[in-house]
Amino acid sequence: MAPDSRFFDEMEARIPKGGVRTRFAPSPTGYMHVGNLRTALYTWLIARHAGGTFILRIEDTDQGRLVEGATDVIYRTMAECGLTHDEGPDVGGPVGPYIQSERRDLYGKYAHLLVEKGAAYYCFCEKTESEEDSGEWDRAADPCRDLDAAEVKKNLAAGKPYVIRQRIPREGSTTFHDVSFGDITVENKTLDDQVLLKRDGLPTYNFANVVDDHLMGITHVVRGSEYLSSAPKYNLLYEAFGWEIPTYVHCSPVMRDQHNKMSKRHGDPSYEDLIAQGYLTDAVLNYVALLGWAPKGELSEQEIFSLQELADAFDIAGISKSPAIFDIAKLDHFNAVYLRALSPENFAKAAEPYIRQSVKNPEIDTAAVAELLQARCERLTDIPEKVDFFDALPDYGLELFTNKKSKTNAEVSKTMLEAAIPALEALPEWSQDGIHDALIGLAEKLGVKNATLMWPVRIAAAGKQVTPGGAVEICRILGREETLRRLRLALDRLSA
RNA sequence: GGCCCGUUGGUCAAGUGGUUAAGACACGGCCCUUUCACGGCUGUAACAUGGGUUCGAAUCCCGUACGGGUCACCA
Repeated sequence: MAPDSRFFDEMEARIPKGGVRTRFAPSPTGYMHVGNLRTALYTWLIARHAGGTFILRIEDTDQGRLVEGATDVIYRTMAECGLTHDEGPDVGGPVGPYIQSERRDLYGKYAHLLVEKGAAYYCFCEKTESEEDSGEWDRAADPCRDLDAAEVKKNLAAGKPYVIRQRIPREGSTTFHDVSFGDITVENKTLDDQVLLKRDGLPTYNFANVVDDHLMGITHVVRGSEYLSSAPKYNLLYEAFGWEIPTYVHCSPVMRDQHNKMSKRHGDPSYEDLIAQGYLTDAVLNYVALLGWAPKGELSEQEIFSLQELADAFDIAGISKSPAIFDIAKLDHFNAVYLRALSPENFAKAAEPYIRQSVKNPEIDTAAVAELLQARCERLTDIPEKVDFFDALPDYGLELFTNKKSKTNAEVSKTMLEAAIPALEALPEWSQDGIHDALIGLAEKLGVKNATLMWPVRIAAAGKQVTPGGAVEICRILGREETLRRLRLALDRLSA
């Protein structure tokens, strides 16, 4: 039962030396929420910025919380976002396995090593749930902490179940350093003898992450600020093993409001939800990157960053200490910027399914509709509602014909349509320029401002006050027959 | 409650002892215009609070308030 020192030496020998190595280590308990995504992004950026190595590790030591398919969500999201990993369960690497449940034996060995070193001890206590809940359990007074060797041996021989706890010094204080929070010192007496190895033989997160981060050669440990208060205990562990302490980068949470983190429970969107809601991956990444991080110096006014630009610009010093509230309105803005930056072809491709949701008529040219839409939508899911009138003329009220700025009302509109219909009928060719020139020419002939003629034509053609594109574009896309049918219909109604 | 951390406009934020305290989103106005958008211009709006230190403090120190985290055989 004496740990084999050769084993430990071999493990040490595998650790890559030199260069930045970071890891994203999610537990497969569900979906990828925004805070997770941001942590993954920052972790990736730190590695890429330094030309280092990015590792994916799956932390599945809590057998009770595993969720079917959750790892696939992680792989899929990372791939979709372009957060490629250099080492991981699927691609392998020098310090695998990369799934904690497959490293089970290893944690036991290291836990026992710690017992040998006197930095941990067997605890045979049976703790009941009521004791736990009532807070009656006095960890500082755990009798097992001072059990003598013979007693321990006896219990072990008797097959008594046990956990291994960390032996925290009762005196003194521990200081650790975080890149954004600086030096933090706590009194050791405020730290509890946390469980390292559970009754089921699997490690707790608190132990596994220290062992794995070391054995995988992680140089920068990036994680949520909820681990800030455990960090002193991790330092004590590193010190007990004689291992080098990594650089800590703790990130404050992404909040839904002043008081709550983003959470599925509150109905906050996960990455997948956002995509389903019509947001572009690049826009989400760009926005999320800036939620809690800002570029320094001359770049401090730049907001639009590609993933590569982020990697170039990313600087740990720019990570904010305070929590940031997720503002969907600002994401809308980023998404609109990315939508507009798309080539017309790519936008049309992305928009097509949304256009077809409400426009079934095959005669309608979706590419032409997309062209009108590109500067006018913030989310792809806004599209169906904007273009539904191409398919079916809405049931609209005649008051739409009244518009002060265009100097139109029902009566004026009637006159305009009476003139516009024959002008359009006479058109030899149904084209953008043809329709445009005919209507502009007609307005001039009638001695009215363009808007006075265009307004009623647009309303009659669309049956809607707000439309993507103006009268000319709408008529063109609608086609001669349908346009004239709608204009005549409007004229009839205005004449009644 | 103990311990730890945080606090610049409604939101994201720049700022590291001397600035008219950036910029972006949102909001208002104006211009452009064939509606709405886009684009351009412009406006409202902030250093939580009280004490220090200093010639000078958003920046340094202490207290207070408020907020967050943590105190699991969860991560």
